[in-house]
Amino acid sequence: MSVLRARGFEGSSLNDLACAAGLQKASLYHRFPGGKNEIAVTVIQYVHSWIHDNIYKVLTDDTIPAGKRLNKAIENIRALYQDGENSCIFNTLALDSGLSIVGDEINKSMHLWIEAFTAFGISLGFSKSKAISKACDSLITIQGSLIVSKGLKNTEFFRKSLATIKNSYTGEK
Amino acid sequence: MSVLRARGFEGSSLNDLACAAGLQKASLYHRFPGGKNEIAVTVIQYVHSWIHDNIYKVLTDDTIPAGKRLNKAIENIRALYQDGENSCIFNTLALDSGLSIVGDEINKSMHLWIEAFTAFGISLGFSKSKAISKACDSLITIQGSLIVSKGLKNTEFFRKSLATIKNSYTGEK
DNA sequence: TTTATTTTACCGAACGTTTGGTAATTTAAA
DNA sequence: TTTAAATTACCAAACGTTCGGTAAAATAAA
Repeated sequence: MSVLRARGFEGSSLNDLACAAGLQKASLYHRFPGGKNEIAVTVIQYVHSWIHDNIYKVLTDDTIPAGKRLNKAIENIRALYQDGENSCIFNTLALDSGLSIVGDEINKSMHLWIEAFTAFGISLGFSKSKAISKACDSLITIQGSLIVSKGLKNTEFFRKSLATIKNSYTGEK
Repeated sequence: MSVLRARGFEGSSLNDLACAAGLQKASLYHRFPGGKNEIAVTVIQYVHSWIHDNIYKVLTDDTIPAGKRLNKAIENIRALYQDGENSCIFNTLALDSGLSIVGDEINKSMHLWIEAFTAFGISLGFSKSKAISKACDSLITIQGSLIVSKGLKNTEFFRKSLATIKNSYTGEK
């Protein structure tokens, strides 16, 4: 996952992937007979499950007060992207050349993200359309700030965007 | 440029690039002796000049009323990204594998974008810090919405973000 | 409990293909 | 006739993938 996220699909050679796994590249075909494609699909399916466990479940767990839920989800997101140092794998795998392979999985994962924040917004009392809009904005802001953080080599943009998202739910006028 | 933007640096083969140029791949070395690297650098230097002509100059041209300037810049941005169908080349070339080659150019181009919108905000009467903040937000929103538009296969996100940017300058409370 | 069999995990070497890049040659322009 | 531009032909290296095979572990049979 770290290799694919940093280098993209075409930029990740099997040697890179094998090296990161501590194996020879031929050994990857034991667990992934489908080769590089299967590795990429597996990785972003893992991301989907990560979002389910660390964002969706957290934001919709009504045994915990809303503020704590949001804080927890935000901290998980911060950890996922290592405070803005990491790229988003949705992005690095979404080039036209690799999109046909993992496009559907990316679609599902983004939907799940939006679903999670929408449900949270509704539980806070926002209208459905307002909740959806805020949820989309959260995804857009994260993605955009990661790119700008990388381009300008300054993770402040990412960290600020986390604060903006939090504030959009807690500090509303 | 269209090839690199769509497929990224590693995903663009010299055959792809030559084909798009209507030449044999060896012919590319006549104009670009530095090979693929030089092509990539040239392309994003072109983007830098595009931003200078179509965003910076437009937004800072004080012979034209501010509202028209903003509309013109927004329309140029819409055209650049083909209403959200195109990826941003800052993004597709910014993978770790290609970053060392074009990282500096991307940095400069992003700065120019922010500089343009900051100058525009100041000319509208915003404080410098507020103007900078708005300028950064415009870049983040564009980048983020392009990714979400592609991931969810729906350009509405991009088009809506253009409206949001416009509104953040004209429709402020 | 020992022996035989199968399965799992992994590796080195090689496969055919594509890669970015070079040299020599032909075509077009000045 | 010289210079510029594009092409054909080619190369070493790297690519993703496959292959034959080994060592260790798990399972079944004796």
